Amino acid sequence: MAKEETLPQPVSTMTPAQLARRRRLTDAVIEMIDQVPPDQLQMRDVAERSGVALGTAYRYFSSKDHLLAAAWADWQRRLTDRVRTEVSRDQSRGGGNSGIPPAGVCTRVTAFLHRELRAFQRHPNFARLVTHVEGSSDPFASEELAGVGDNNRAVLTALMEDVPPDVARPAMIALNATLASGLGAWTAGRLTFPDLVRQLEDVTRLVLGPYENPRPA
Amino acid sequence: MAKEETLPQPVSTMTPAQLARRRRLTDAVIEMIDQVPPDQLQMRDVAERSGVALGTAYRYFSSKDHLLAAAWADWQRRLTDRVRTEVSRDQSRGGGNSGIPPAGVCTRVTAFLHRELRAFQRHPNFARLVTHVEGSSDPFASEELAGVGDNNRAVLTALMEDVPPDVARPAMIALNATLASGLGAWTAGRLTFPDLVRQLEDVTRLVLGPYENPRPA
DNA sequence: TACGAAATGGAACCCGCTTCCAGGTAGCCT
DNA sequence: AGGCTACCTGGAAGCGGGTTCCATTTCGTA
Repeated sequence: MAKEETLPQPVSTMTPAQLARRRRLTDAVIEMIDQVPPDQLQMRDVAERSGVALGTAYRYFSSKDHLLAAAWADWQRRLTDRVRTEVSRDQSRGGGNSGIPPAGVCTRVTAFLHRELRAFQRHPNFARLVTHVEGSSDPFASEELAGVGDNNRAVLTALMEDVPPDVARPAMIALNATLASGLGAWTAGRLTFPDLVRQLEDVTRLVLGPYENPRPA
Repeated sequence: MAKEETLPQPVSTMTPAQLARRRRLTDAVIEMIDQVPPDQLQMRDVAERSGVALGTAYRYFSSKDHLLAAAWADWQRRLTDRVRTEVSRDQSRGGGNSGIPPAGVCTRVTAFLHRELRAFQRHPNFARLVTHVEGSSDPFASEELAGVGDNNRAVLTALMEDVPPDVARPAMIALNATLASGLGAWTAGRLTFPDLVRQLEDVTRLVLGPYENPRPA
């Protein structure tokens, strides 16, 4: 009798089959977005591709933006995790007793950003997706944004272990903002990719340069 | 006979009456946007309010986004210019021989940003307009963006006269990005206004702190 | 097996940007 | 002045795509 159909079912109360359906939707977006920019991606096509009925899609996501945001969050998390492990592997490779001193914060962060940038270069539509989602006013999309933000912050904080929090926090903010805004400018053609890379390097050096030497005794 | 109606007439080739019409359109947007967020603003209403026929509007602007971008650029320029003069007035007030030393770069820039932020706080829909325009893919909108970017850069460069360009340039980039991204987060409800202010202060101090003392001999 | 909830396929709704058209109007050249 | 041309107006479609609805089928469970 009660039909609180207002908001999408919370993820936690979903049956496995439903979670699978939900995931098929986000996966379809991730697959398709490489070919088609977010604003040209149509709900009809996503539904068809994922094998989920269009009407059903709207039981899982409040709007197209919500779906896009969820897909993006998923992709972004995977990317960040992958890059994080790569960077920390590179870290430990030279860190043992090989004589090579462990890289400084600045180098480490730059390496991290470079890898993320490479991913975006290979998949420009994901960069477009970032700006699209950030511009969305759907509250559910905002939630996803917040979640990814937390994740990113955690990763960067880990990379900046040697840096005092008073510096690390604003540094993170500045870097995230520069990245987001740079991706937007790049995809819109207001910035070349090399310039984007350079900007991030410069900003990184500016905010983290003084801490490059690990643990200055 | 020839009907190259593809792009809007360039501003430079317009008669005064046409420039007036064009301005009436952007002015109408500026007046209305305070009440209605950009995505709810309708071309029909803008046309009606400005007294320009809808079809004619499209002879001046390639799309809604283009019109929004132009209006935004106009507002932003006015704001920046106003704030710039205010700040430089405050500068000279204490700079003559009043015994008060001229404020350092960091303080100056912070003052500038505070004033801009205040304007956005009073007119949240203009903040939304910023993110909307930045997310637009209309190339004409991008042009406007680039123009405003140049303007902003010029103003900030002037404020940072004491800072070596190697620092000033990335500092500017970081600040602009932090501002843009912060405005987006604020209007989306992911950030409170005080937090937004704080973030900008922190980043400013981080990137310009070392240069706070004017001309360290 | 029977029942209710959820999914399906597809059509239909809706709304706002954009375009098109049939008159007017204003400048401009001769 | 007369007329030509380019531009403007008001309004009516065109159109695309997100969103919603519904009759029917499927699925999970008691």
